[in-house]
Amino acid sequence: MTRQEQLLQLLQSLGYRLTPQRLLVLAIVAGGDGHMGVDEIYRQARAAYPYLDLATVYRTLRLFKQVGVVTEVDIDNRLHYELTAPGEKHHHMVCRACHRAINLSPHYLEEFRDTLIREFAFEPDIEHFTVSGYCRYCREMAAAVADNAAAAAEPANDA
Amino acid sequence: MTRQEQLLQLLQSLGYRLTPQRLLVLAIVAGGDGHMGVDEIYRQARAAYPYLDLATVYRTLRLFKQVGVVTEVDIDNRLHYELTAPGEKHHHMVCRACHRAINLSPHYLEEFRDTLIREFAFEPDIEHFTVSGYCRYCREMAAAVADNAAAAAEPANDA
DNA sequence: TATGCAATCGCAAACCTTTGCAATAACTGG
DNA sequence: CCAGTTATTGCAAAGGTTTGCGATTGCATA
Repeated sequence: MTRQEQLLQLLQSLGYRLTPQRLLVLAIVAGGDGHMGVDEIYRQARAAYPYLDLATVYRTLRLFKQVGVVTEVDIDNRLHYELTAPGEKHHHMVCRACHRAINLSPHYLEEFRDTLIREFAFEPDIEHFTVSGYCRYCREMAAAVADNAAAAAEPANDA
Repeated sequence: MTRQEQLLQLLQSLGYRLTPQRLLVLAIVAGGDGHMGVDEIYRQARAAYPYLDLATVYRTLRLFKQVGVVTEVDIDNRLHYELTAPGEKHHHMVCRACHRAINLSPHYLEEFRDTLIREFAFEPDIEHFTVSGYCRYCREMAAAVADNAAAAAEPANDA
């Protein structure tokens, strides 16, 4: 049984219906490499099934996310989705400059999570999580542009 | 000199113009208690100055945020703003159930931040930061409801 | 296989937010 | 105090995303 079939069974076992639209969207997200924008998913889906509506794509992806089939990533104010790899969950660091998304192991958030629960009885909902910031490469580029004017910048020594 | 006047001078010193619209929006945010939704800010502003446009409110708030005058909080997919207290910066925990926002000291994020920089050379941009989750009270309420089995089933929300 | 109900769909309109553009107004320097 | 420069405004339209609703469809039952 393929992974897609597994996921479809999961949906069905939760009482959701298996519609052609859902099969299609799942196949496309599964076939894509990494995060796909909604527009790209929609375009590919429409090529195969022209009657499909954008709203259905959004609803389907929201359902998939809720069930844990896909992971939602907000990149530059646009939603992107990728298939959730079982047992390989990860968070994302998204660069504000180049918009690249870098994976981040859940390990790095567990401590933070535990602290919030312990100290505030607040249970953070971080099945998935995105941090914005500036990645290594964009920072290096910016630093090169700024040149050594201010000095004091400690040069990174690892590759 | 009042705090508002200080902030206006800050804007001016950065080369921004002091327009009646900006004064008005600042006064309203400063006068509000805690986070205010854009719609509420707009409504109050309009009462005083009916020609004001919503786009101007958005632009003004974005500017204020960029300059550090206000803090932006995303509550249930709507933007909210509060005056940034100098030297009292804090993050927010927003409850998915009751939508209350609880303050969180920056201290709790510093370690996380340091780790990302050290291990990934990724500089997280967390001047302000929001975690979603479930607050103490909503968790207790949910627990109480669960205890009473499904006796008094009162659906609060759904997808 | 036929039937019925609820989940899901497509469509259109709404939602909140951002943007392009010409007109206006705040600041500068004379 | 006036005119020039440029930031900022109001307006309208677009952006991506969500929602209401009647029509359709999947699925369970018989």
